[in-house]
Formats: sequence, structure tokens, C-alpha cells
Amino acid sequence: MTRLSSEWRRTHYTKDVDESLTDEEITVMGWVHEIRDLGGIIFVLIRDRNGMIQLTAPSKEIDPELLEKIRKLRKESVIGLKGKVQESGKAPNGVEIIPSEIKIFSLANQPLPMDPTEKVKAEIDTRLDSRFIDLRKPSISAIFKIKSKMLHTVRTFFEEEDFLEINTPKLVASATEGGTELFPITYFEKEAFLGQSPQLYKQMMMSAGFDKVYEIAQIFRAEEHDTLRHLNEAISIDMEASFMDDVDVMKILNDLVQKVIINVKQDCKEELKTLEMDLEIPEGHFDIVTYDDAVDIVNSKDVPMEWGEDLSRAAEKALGKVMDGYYFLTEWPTEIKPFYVMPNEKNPVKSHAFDLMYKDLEISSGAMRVHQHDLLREKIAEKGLNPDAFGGYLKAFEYGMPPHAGWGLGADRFNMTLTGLKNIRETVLFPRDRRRLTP
RNA sequence: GCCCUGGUGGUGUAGGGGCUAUCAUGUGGGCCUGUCGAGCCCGCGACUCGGGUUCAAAUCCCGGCCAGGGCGCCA
Repeated sequence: MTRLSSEWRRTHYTKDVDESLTDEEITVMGWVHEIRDLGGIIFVLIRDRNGMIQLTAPSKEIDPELLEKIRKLRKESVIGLKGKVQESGKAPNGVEIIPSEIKIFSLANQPLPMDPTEKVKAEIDTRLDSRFIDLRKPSISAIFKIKSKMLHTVRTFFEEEDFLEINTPKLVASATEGGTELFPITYFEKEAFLGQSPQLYKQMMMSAGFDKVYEIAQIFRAEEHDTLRHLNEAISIDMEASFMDDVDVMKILNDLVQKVIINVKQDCKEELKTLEMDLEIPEGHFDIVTYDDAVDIVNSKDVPMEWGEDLSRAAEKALGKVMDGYYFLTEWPTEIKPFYVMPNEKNPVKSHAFDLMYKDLEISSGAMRVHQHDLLREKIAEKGLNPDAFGGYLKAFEYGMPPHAGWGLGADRFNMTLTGLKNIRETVLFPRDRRRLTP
């Protein structure tokens, strides 16, 4: 009874139904958004992924069996509707459908776990528990349409720049890399971990001679952070390129961010409007602030900060007030950056590492890397890590490694800057945070 | 992990030692032939859990669980 037989195929999305189709018999598929039964006439709003159309049923003029079916409908049920398009100044889009046949694919239970029409707001926790309904709201699906456009632009951009898309393992053996906490898992009779970053693998691809690579993939971090900008599972856009330095890859990052903003602004007008987001296309090169300058700026805003410290949240906020939009933070102290970051030749206390910031939010970090085996081994030891645990990685530096540089861009954080959202959970379909593992 | 705040019908809320626990939305039924946040009538539906104080606890106290926010952590 509820099988999709060959006669039941969509002919139009609701947004494509207009006056030009007047008197034509069409088929739409969607969710029952609203039902207004006035007795002598019934209106049903049918919603699909791009819009809505009104079904209008004057009770005396349509088949009683069909009328009974319409009266049985409940909100958010999924139906197919066949009918004739009619022009009407009184209908929401100027057109409505007079039904000839209805197929009820699934009746929705009542009451609904939350209100998809947004008449009554729901809290984020309630929304995430019923994410499948939450995502039916245009203001929420807009976030993911923008995200899709962003990721598509990234792939097109790298393709045009002659990069190879790669896939590195997310099941990794070593917990000795230091830094962030990892999620341990059982790997047959061994212990393994979920990958925190493709860093070491994308560097090994430089030794392999792939020259320019990128990867868009999940990263996992077992930190017990509890903020609006951290997740335990996130999407990272990573790139690495040989015979380039930090300045070269900053240029690539700059161009990519601009390209994404241009495309989103051009192709996601409706979505940006729904989100009340006025995207500005940054002109030319992003501002560059050296770490030294940043320390001065932060201190001048009465947030105490010593040279050599990482930015506290207060320092980020102070900096974000002075620097609007996107900007690079460069010349970081070598001490607070990872072992693979190249120190400055003349002053090794400083490094060739940079961050890309958007106001007070770090969205990317990158660097020119150490490509000399002996120096790399030394720097691993300096960080208190055991170089022997990096055997597979270090080996790639022993038999011909070009100089190289790269960065990682947090896709979800980048999406926050495109959509104006304050909570990173909003930009992920099914976020994984400290407490949430379902749905 | 620390600090602050909170947890009341499906959803969002008001109340803050003793009344039939407020309102909106929803939901079930009824009326209505142009609704579009439809309207009107009738009904339905809730105090996070455990312990304590008290004649009396949704309300005060303690603890748990959960949530929101801030910070820390985040090679």
C-alpha cells in the first residue's frame, strides 16, 4: 500500500511550481507542514527541501474518499500529491494544487517531540535529541547547504591548483605523539587510537613525491573541553605542499577562504537571508599580525600576557576586538608550537608557524615544516617525546624529503564564520561533544 | 576538571512553604468555503531523582543525574 509504484514519481519540487504550469497535472512529494480545515474548504501546506506549496480542497467539489484521506492527515506526515495547478491570488505563492489523488506514505505520530514551524522555540538540547525534525526547519538546513557549498568549493579549488586528494588512516597505533588526548579503541589483540590529525601522514606524502596533497576528513580529540567552539569529532581540511614555505601556503589559504566566501555569497543567497547573515567578501590580503605585536595589543587592552605564552581566551577576545574579520597571526614562539614546526634560521626562538584567525576564533594553523631528519629527531626529544616511537614517520625523512609547508583548517569553525553561528554544535549534523554520543 | 545558573504538560514558560499550579503553542473533538502565526467553543496534558527540615515542600537545605553559560585543557 505504501510502496512507491511507478505512477508515484515526483514531477516537480514545490519551489518550481508556478503560473506557467496552470491546468497541468503534477506530482509533488513532501511533509505536511500545516493543516487548516475550514469545513467547506481545507488547506494543506506541503513542504519539501526547498519550499512549500498549498493543497486546496473545496470539500463539495472533490471526491469524498479523497476528502476523507485529507481529513486523516496529521502534521509532518509524508505524502505524495497528484493534482491540477491552479493560479490564485489568494494562495501563498500565487499558485495552489487542486488534489486528484493522495498517497500517504507515513503518518506522523502526535504530539511531535518539537515544533518544526518554529512558532515555539526549542533549546539546543531538545533540538539535538530530535535532530531529524530540527533539520526540517529552513533556518537549520541552510547551515548545511552552506557547508556543502563550502566543501565543494574547497575541492574545486584544490583541483584547479593541481592538488591530489588523499585519504589517510584514522586508526592509528601510537599514543606517543604527545599533545592532545586520544580515544583508545580495541584493534584485535592490540590497543589503537582514533586519529587526532593527518599531520604525520600528509608529511610522509611529501617524501612520496606527491608534491601537493589535501584531505577533508574527521579528526578525533578526547579532550574534556566544554565550550561553544570545541567538538570531540570535527572535520579538518588539511593541505601540504613541497618546495613551499609558510608564506606560500598562507597565500593559498587566503585565496581559498576568499573563493569560498565569494561562492557562498553568490550561490546561497536564500540560505544567508534565512540566517540573517550579511557576508562580506574580504578584499586583497588578510592583515598580518606578528606574535610580538599581538602580545603588545593584548597587554594594551589590560589583559596580562607574557611573551612565550599561548593566547588565553581573554587574550583572544582582546585581539578579536582590535582585529576585525580574518587575519594571520605569525612568527609564533617555537616553544609553544609542535615539534614539526620550522624554527627561524636567524632566531630559533621564533618559528615559521602561523594561525588564521576570524575575530577571536582560531580557524586554521599551519607552518613551514622541519624537513631535516636530524633536526626533527632532536626536536621530538626536546618536547619530551620518544623519537623511536616515531619510527615510521622519521624514516620518511631519511631517504629524500623535500622542504614543505602546510596547514589544517577547521571546517566546522570556518562554517561558523560563514553562517554567523555562535555554537559549533549548530554546524554539525550530529555533534559529538563531551556528553553527547547520540543520536 | 573548576566556577556560575537552571531542571514545571510534547515544546517554550509563569509561580517560588498551604488556593483546582499560570500562559502560549500543541494535541483530541466540534463549528466555519480563502486560510496563510486563521478564528471560535469544549476537552487533554507537567513540578528531574533520592534524602532531610516542617503540621505542610514544585517552592527551603544536602547529594545525585541532566542541561545552559564561563574558564581551563586543546603536539
